Amino acid sequence: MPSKIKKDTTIKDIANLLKTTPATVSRALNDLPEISDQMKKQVRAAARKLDYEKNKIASSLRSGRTKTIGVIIPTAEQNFFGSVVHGIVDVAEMYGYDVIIHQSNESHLLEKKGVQSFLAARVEGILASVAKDTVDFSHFLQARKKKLPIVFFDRVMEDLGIPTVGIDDYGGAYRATEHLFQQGYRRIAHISGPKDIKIFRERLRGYSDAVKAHKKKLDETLIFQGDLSIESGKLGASHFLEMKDPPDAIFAVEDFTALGVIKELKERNVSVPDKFGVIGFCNEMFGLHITPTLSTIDQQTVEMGREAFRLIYDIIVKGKKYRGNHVKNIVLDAIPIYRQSSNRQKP
Amino acid sequence: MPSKIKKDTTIKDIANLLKTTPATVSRALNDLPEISDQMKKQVRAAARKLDYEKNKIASSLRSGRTKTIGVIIPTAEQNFFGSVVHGIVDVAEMYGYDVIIHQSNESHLLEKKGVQSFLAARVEGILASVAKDTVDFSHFLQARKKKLPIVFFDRVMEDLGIPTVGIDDYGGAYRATEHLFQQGYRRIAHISGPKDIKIFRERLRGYSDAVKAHKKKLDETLIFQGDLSIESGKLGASHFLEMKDPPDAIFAVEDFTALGVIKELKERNVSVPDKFGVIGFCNEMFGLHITPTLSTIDQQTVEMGREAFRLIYDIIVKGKKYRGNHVKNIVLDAIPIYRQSSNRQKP
DNA sequence: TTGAAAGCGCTAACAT
DNA sequence: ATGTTAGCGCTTTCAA
Repeated sequence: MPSKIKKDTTIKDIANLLKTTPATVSRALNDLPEISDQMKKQVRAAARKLDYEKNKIASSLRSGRTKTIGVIIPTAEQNFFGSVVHGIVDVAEMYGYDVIIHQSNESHLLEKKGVQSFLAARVEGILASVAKDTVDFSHFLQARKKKLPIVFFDRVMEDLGIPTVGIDDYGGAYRATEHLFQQGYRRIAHISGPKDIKIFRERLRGYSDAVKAHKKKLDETLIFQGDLSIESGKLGASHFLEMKDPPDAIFAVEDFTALGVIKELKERNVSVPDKFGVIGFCNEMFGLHITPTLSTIDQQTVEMGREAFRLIYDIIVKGKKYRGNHVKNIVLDAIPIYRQSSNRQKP
Repeated sequence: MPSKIKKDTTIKDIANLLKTTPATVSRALNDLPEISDQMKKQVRAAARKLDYEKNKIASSLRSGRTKTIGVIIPTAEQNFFGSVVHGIVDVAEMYGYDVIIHQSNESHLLEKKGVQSFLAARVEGILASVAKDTVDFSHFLQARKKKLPIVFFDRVMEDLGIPTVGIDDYGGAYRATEHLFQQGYRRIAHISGPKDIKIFRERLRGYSDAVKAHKKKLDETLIFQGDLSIESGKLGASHFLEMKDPPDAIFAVEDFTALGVIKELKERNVSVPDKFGVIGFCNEMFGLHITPTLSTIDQQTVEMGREAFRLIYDIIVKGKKYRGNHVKNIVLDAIPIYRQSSNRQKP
């Protein structure tokens, strides 16, 4: 025989126990100033005694505030996004916010569904890193139409008037290239990434400007179009080494590409960093464990998550409208990490 | 002058538009069989027209079902947990569940707070990987007292009567050790992990049994107590190499330890895998990119997440009570990945 | 097949 | 400082 279903304790139960009213109990539990300390103490004691747990659902429905945000990422399996989520959730917890996660798996449809769930759940804001080839942004625009704050991070779309948090790809690339010059390398090549994605164009631009600052002009033959893979690093390195006047260093758009470069150089017995310098971008963990260790540019992933939450919190709480001409775009420093693969200085 | 606040469309608005009642609209939107197809069509059209979005909060309050689960992990920054979360969220999405994430950052207090939030949010179940040194489980027991289903994954606590999802550490370790024997290594050592954590004891046990299956007895001097660090791998390797009768292979409890072993062997010019075999555990990504590539045991992280969700879903929906003597413990296979560091066979 | 009415548990406006 | 009352938007009896 099933036992009677034990229902959750409510503020009404507490009120009955104390011969007072639900309103007073609610105020006491929310620590409103108008309630006497004595009553608060009584209420809290009764709540503990009855094993009371606040019903956030009811509270949200009545107050119109959910203290919840939605986060949509391509996949938590990629370390980059895991780190960002770590930053977001950490700060959200401090502010008493719950975080609902959805993944797009790079699918436009799932991304749309995720935003839909957020609307239904009445989240107070959305943090999103859009799927690779999302070109239709109607789901985000629809959310914005409902006054739901949105912040993009990393995979940033401009021209939508939506605030963003990203890193200084241009500056990072500039400093990476500059660093190679300072280490005494003279002809510095670049293996680039997909041209249609902004962050890779920015890195190319940073490289180009750094080269121009040292040389009269940019040598276009020192730019190899890659696709972010290890393989494209190997291909690029091969290509460059077979030139009549080969470069003596490569700035790779991304760590995996840089890894390919190093692998290829090893196979050809070109010593790194003595004869050839290499630097990547991303600060993937493996860079610390390969031989030689890989110089790279850190993207401050955790901080990106923290900033993303802080920004949306700001928009939610202060009701600021970072739209139109007032859109706030946070740009985090790209931090150089110099390791063996580019360190030519003799002790 | 602030514009009138545009409130969300409700089923009442739809009902008014169609000259029907909220009840009918609700039934139509939820596709209940008693409503005529014609009415459903009308309602859906009106909903679209008015830009209606279901209010999950109100629905949850009334129905008592939230279609939400809570997940608590130490940190999303660690790739392992990111992968598990990926698996959880993916399946949850398929079932129409929202997932709230909290992190403990290995702090017992934050873990407790997380569970508290879950209770307030009235999640229908909790998936948890407990903080390293959580010994007080009262917060979980409290949740269970309220009939809230819980499933532990990876960091499994036994004797609490809570269902678990983990991998076969014993079997994985056994096969890793066995593999080294089959590759022709004769004296196989082990660098272990913290003894008070079950999964590491299980790996030690798997190693021990595999050795016993090949030798008359276990040589205790071939077991070195490590702490999961790269450094302990180096220390262990040094220790073993300086024995008068050194081993010719090491099964390391974890990939970072194995990495330390390989680093130390390189420094001492011991060739891997020719003179010395190494295998780790975890399938960390760097293992694929170091030289030599690292043999290891994969933990099926994504699948672990999927199974964890499926299990809790089962408990929620079917109201099964996997408690007391009926606790279900899912054990996933540990999958060997043989790479260069243990591959001695000549072509 | 649809309507009427009640109420989930809380908070907020208004009253005292 | 506390009580009264109403209602957030939905689902779910019960009735027709």
